[in-house]
Amino acid sequence: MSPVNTSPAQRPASGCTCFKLRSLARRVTQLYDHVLAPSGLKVTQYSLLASARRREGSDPPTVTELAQRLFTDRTTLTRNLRPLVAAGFIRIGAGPDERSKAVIITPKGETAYQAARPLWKAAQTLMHERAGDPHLAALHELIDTLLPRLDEPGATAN
Amino acid sequence: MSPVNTSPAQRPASGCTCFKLRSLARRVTQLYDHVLAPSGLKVTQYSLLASARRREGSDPPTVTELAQRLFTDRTTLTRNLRPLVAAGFIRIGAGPDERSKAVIITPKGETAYQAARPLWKAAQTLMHERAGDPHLAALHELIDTLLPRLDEPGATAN
DNA sequence: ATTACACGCGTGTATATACACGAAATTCTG
DNA sequence: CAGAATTTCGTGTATATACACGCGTGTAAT
Repeated sequence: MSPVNTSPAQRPASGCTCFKLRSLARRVTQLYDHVLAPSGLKVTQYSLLASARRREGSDPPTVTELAQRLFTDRTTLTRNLRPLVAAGFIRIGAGPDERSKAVIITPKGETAYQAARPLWKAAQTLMHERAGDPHLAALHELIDTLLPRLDEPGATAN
Repeated sequence: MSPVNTSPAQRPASGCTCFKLRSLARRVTQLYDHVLAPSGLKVTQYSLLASARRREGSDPPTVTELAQRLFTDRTTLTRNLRPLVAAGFIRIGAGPDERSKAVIITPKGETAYQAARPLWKAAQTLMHERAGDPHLAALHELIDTLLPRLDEPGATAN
């Protein structure tokens, strides 16, 4: 029947890493989005709010800064900001520069964030239950280790 | 040596699991897409072709079957098929039913797949180099373990 | 047979994602 | 200081993703 080898880790890792990772990310995203649904926020939007909220110094982050924090393309952030700006949760203000723009969370946005926070925690808890403590911890460790290693675009091999 | 585990797993896993997972998935997707670029295929499309190619029995998969294999929403698959059908890589044929539809890879699609395959392998290798063998193996194991556990939609807790 | 339910599929709508490109501002150089 | 290079940003374009909804087909119940 299924040769589901229960051994720890020796096979040369079967299948496409990217495909598997994307599959998992989709499922997990669904889980979070479902739990967050009552708040009207998607997990992406919640993360964006949470990240914009947190100011490093005294100034709100610029678009590029925030994009780096979120590990996304700058232009992706620009689009992702749209629904939040439309909802009045985010305001685009003047940056330290004439070319830079500041991403500012509004009081309304802060309220929405606070309202969504318990739901996010519930999602985290559910994820925790589903995955189990050791696996979840291992996943976090792994991500923290791997993300920095993929920084360089790494084009046509070396 | 590899400081693989400065400590196995004790911190309560800081940060949003979903956010981190999505971040990693984005980076890895970029890596694969860059390497696959000369083939004109994105990793998503490559995976779709690869999955459509592989027939379980003697018949090509239906839309729903293929969607399940790919862990995606059925309607997502419908959209994802579009560029491939437009490119002549995939053909939508009659299914076993009047309502079902078969997803069939064309000779042209098979050629494109074969051409892209070495690039995909190069991406896998690059990923392997970047991640390191043990981490990559651990990642695969983890995904294989976690994906089935998230099957149930898992709405508002339990 | 007729009605009711279940199944398979696509579309409308909305968001997420990134690359190529170009505009505007700032800084660097000669 | 004038021109070049750099920085910061948005748009055009294309794909990926999923939920709500509706249409047509198959199947079960009366």
